[in-house]
Amino acid sequence: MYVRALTQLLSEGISVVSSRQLGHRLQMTPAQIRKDLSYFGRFGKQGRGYDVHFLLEELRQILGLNQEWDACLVGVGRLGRAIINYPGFAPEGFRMRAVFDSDSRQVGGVVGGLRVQPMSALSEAVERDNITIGIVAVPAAEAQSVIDQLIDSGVQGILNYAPIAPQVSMHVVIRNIDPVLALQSMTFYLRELD
Amino acid sequence: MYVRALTQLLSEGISVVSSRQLGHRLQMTPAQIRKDLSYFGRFGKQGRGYDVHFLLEELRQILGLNQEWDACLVGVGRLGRAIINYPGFAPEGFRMRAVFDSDSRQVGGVVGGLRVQPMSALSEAVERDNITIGIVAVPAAEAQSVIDQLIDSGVQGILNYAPIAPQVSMHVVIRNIDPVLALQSMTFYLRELD
DNA sequence: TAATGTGAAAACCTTCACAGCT
DNA sequence: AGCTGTGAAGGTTTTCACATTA
Repeated sequence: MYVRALTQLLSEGISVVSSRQLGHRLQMTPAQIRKDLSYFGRFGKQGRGYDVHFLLEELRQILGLNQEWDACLVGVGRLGRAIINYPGFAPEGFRMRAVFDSDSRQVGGVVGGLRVQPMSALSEAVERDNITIGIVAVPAAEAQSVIDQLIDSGVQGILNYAPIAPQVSMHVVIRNIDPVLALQSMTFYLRELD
Repeated sequence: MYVRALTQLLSEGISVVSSRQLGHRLQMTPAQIRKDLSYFGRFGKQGRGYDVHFLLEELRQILGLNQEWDACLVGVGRLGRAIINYPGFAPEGFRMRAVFDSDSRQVGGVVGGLRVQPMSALSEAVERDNITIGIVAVPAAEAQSVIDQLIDSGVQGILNYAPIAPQVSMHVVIRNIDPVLALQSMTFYLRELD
């Protein structure tokens, strides 16, 4: 979120920002901003604030955003195709290197310039292409099994689009994209506004 | 997440669950489960656990998931069309009642059975169709303005797909769907595994 | 003057541990 | 015997407030 906000500030031509201003953008208190940043270093100048360009580069370095990350996708149904064709990943350094599907009718087809491979080719591809991130776009019923296969193949991070609560061991990093859950976690508060 | 897990348990024919078992599914401690649930009531039976069907219905009631929620969508580009055609919302009680676009070339077209309306029709439609939730699928540059218009029109919740850090007043509930942010919040931990 | 960085305080959240119920 | 519900303890996060520096 900091990287987002700082990138936007830079594009607006703002070169110095205080914790107060940055907090306003991110809906956070100035104290929270300063504590967060102080955990990683002393990036600010007293009386002045933070140099936007400098802080942005520091954070990008800390987060590992200055390198390329190789990902693969499992599931080339409607959702999977939308993800493959989404133009937002590449500019941020996330490259789709391979796509897989357990449906043999999909295997061999071409989606977004990549040939769809069978699940049996997963392990080899992960190793060969240095793939660290697996993206899951299969139906809920298959998702846990696919996640297990990805992890067995050596993937270290999972971006899961299936509407389930996946179980993964602690050393695997997982993030869920779940619009229905987002809506369901919202209605409680809407209800109370009646 | 509880609703998800309980629904799955029910479909597996499991009718009673302990905090230990539920915790295992959700990767949480038994104590956490019990504390969470105790905040809303006393749903369990000592020595036995929780009746899955009963607890599920109670939670659905508390969260407001036993009613229909009316939503509208702004932005019928590639992403917007994918959202409209996503079959996961309706079964959970979220109905897409109207769609809008600021591009006059899109207005009048039909997407997913709904006629695309101009932004000028937003306020009236929100009121007429009782729309409480606005879904934002426009480019980043337009997103904050669209969010503001939705809120001005009386929408109480926002599901935002644009890759920005939106600013909304406290009484509006907002959830962001942001796969790039999810990946960027993951790389820090992958980096450390080297 | 204006803002950071940071110990200390306050607030919040999670876990423990056990009385009490089935 | 088995498990809940819950005060109390323990731990973590956020906020305060101020010495310090540009």
